[in-house]
Amino acid sequence: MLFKSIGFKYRRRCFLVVSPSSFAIGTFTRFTYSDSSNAYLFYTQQCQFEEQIASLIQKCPDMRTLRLIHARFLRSPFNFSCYALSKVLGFSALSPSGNIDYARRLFDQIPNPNVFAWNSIIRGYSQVRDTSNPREPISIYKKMLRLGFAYPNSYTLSFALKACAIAAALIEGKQIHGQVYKYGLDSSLFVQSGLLNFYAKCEEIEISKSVFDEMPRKNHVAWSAMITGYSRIGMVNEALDLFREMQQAGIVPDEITMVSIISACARTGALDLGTWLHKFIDRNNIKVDLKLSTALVDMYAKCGSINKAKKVFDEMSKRDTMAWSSMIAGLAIHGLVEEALDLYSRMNETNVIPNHVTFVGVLSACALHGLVSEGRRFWSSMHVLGIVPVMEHYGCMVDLLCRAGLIEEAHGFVEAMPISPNLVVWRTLLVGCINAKRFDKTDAVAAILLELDPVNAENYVLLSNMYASRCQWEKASQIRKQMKNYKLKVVPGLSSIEIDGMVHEFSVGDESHPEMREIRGVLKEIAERVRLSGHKPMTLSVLHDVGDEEKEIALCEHSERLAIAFGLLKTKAPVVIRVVKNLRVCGDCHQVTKIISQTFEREIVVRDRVRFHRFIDGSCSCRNFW
DNA sequence: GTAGGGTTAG
Repeated sequence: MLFKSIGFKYRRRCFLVVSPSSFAIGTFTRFTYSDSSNAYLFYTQQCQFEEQIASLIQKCPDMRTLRLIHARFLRSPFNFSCYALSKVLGFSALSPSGNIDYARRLFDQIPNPNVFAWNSIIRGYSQVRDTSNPREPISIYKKMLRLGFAYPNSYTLSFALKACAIAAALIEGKQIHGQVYKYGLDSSLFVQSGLLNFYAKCEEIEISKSVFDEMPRKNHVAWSAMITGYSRIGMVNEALDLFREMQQAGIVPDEITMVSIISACARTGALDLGTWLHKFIDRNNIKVDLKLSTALVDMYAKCGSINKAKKVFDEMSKRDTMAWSSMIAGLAIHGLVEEALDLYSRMNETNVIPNHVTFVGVLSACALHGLVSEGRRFWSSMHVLGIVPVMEHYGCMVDLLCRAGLIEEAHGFVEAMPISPNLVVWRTLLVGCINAKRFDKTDAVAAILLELDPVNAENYVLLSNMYASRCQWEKASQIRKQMKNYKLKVVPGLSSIEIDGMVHEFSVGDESHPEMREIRGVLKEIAERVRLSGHKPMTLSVLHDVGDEEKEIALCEHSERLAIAFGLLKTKAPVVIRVVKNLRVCGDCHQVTKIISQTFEREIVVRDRVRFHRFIDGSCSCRNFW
């Protein structure tokens, strides 16, 4: 047979050789892939032709080749077929080298998409992470139901639930929960775990747990999803209990379960448990993949053991963007900003492309250490790299400018944002104004905060504290009254400490701890030693309209002091006392902890909401900048 | 012919 090469060469990957009578039955097209292997497309009968299309797509390396295959297919003499087309659609919607827009155009041309096509496009849109519209897959699912040509199956519902989980679309997800019964798919393990994951992501943890409890068979996916659900909202002891229960139930955890539980340790600062889990991984030969190593780096860094984090990182044979990003962020919260920025340069040298998460780490490193010009430099290099800033980046920049006292610029920056600033950004600006004593701006920003969310407890606490710190007691109490009217609950300051694998949590005025009497004894001892050191309590940190003496008592019972006292009670030097707090450390507690580290000769590490404070012999690693 | 669970500003 004579062939005429049309000399087509697609980026050295794919030659296309077409015979002169290419569309007649019995002729063929040859594809040569990048590994020099050949594939042939024979024009025989439609069903065989479709099979061939399917196997070609299985090997397809990129969109360019896919377009080529698609073009061949369209120009073939065969009928329009949903099967082959949904293969093409599947690749462009789902493959890492696919293209969701191409998939969408293709999908829109299918007159009667079958359930596979619907599933591909729904799942494809859920995989697109940086989309401007996370609800797109949900609307496609709704359209599928509306048109009624294809019925959803268990795959459809799993994918739709995943989309609802990503978009935190509670109402739509609940509707799908109803449809699960309507279509008789409630016995599918995939649908069940999809539901449980969806409720967990929407922070409806109780519903999530009831779905979990009702599952007749629970596999390791269900356990992991439930553990992650608890961990994400800070119910870490529940997450840890579940991990123990899982083992009792004889379910073998895999690397994903380990990521879930280790990230729970990272959140709560449970170093001992995290270390134990690391050994557990080795003992049970659990595969340590890139993500698990990254979770370990993150855990060691967030639990205060930066050297172990470095060790895990150094021993990694392969590092992706997230691994580098975690290490950079870890160094930054430990005050090792030079090392963090050096590591960023090293990352660039190794040709790993930084992403938006990397820049969250780098920018927050600059903000935490007051490096304004470096921060600005990273901000512009981010744009050069084509990374579109998201809310977190704006948050970092506002924080950076505010900490440097550049309030005007920070304010201008917020007002010029192309996306509308969220509560966190406005609160960062407000805190910046308060710290810089720019009270001319605070009222306007406060008004915006209240307008944006009139029922947000955190806003009210911030405002009430702001007025109290300026001794504007009337305004402060007005805010408190408003809070009561709305029945808003204050987020209490919580500090936790891990002793013998148990996480103990303390809050102001909480008497429920069984060893409270002994803790009081230690607190008394602390107060005495602090008094002898000549420290004057900074009563401004207690912002209630009460007498100084009461303020002093309230200060002594800040949650971190209770946790530190408990640590002194239960451990002996040289064990480091490690405390994790959900809010920022107040000025007085910071000073007092320094004194404790000196007079009790103990190293104390406090992780607050944003960074670590390592207190040794009367001084702190943050150099009083926080 | 297709699945489900894994980190990120204040």
